Amino acid sequence: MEQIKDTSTEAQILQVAERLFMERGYALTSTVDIAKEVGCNQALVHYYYRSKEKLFQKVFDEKSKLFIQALLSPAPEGLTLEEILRQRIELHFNIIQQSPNLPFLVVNELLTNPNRINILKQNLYRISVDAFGALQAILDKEYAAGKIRKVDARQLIINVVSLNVFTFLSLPIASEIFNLHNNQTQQTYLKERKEEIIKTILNGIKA
Amino acid sequence: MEQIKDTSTEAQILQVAERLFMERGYALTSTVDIAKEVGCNQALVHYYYRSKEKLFQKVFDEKSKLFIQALLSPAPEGLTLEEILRQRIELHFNIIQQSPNLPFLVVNELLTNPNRINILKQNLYRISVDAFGALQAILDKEYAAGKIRKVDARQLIINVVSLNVFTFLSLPIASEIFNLHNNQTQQTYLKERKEEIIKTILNGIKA
DNA sequence: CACATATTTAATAGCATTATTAAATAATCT
DNA sequence: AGATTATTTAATAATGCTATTAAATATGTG
Repeated sequence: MEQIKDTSTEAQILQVAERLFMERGYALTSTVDIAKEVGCNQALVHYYYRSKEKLFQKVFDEKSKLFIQALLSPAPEGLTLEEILRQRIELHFNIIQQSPNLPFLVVNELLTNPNRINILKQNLYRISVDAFGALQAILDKEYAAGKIRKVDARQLIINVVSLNVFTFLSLPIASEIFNLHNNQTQQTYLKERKEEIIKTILNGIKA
Repeated sequence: MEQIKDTSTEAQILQVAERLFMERGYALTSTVDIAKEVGCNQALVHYYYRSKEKLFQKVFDEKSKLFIQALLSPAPEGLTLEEILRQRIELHFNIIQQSPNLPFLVVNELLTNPNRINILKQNLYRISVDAFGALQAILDKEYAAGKIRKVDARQLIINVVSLNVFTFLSLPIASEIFNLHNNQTQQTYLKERKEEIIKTILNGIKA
């Protein structure tokens, strides 16, 4: 169980691979490209990770875990539904913002290689059952108290993911249409978008 | 200006290319694959469409027009805001349902080749200005009448597109998690989803 | 140091892909 | 039919990719 330094070639390959896979997807990233950016021989990529496919799966697995945890990690106690949702939406939004290409990658790879679903499925399944159940209990209680309409936890979560993810999927297009070419205007846009998503979700479940 | 028959090799190539590009994206579709499915020589693909890139652009241009029109075609007169939205959401949802891989294609190609944005941009820009303006006018009037909260037309449209598109982007995953393996359960899921989206959007803009 | 192990490189096999060319065949027209 | 144009094919050049191998270099260990 050695501590692998960030500067080791092995780690560098993984880092570069991560970045390139995220930027261009699987098919358009070659092991030659990866080696070139790392500054090592192309055979090294295979020496450490055996095949391009295995290397990709490692990246994809880690990234999809991150993505899912952001969404379904256990909710903190003692908060109102509104507080929970507001906090959860914001957290999820922010984590996607830190890896804005991740939704592209997931979508891209689900298209080109449907087998990748299995990785996602495994990572998702463990967490999802509990998470859905916990949220549904809260929603049912609020509904019984007449505070919200009848809401299915699964639908609600899909709504949140939809709105958050699509913000970044559509960002390149939005940048063109709404002229978000400098960093400042783009940040403003994202902040507005986040607020709008929270409003829409919270309002959307009202009685 | 000849009428090209559907059965001509030229048209067949385009049709097969359309399907394969939609299913697998640009990188994973080869001109050899296309020719093989059509049942012709691979050189013919180039004879008619010069290069794989030109062929793809033709497909992408047509498809993205379809996608945008579904969303921003002129709104019918004499309806309440709620009726307009309900109708528009449903139309958009249904059109995506008819080409469920289209969102994949768009997202996929935006990732792997950012230049493709230019095609989208051109097709989008013409329609979008008018469409946003018209919707915003209606929203402002309803807000003035105290019927809804202050709503930005652009944000509202993005919300609709997000929820609709993501339903199909996430369908492969949803199928796994929610066990939608036969056609019947999947149809039911999509119908529920559509209703949920309408509820969320309509509720989401309430005062 | 001497030996073993880990890392790295150069070379290359094997395959798939895009695109071009020249030649063959089919269709059209006078 | 004979000439002209359109369609189609086979062959292949040029390129790039993954993966493997054997050899070279570096690193660690007794």
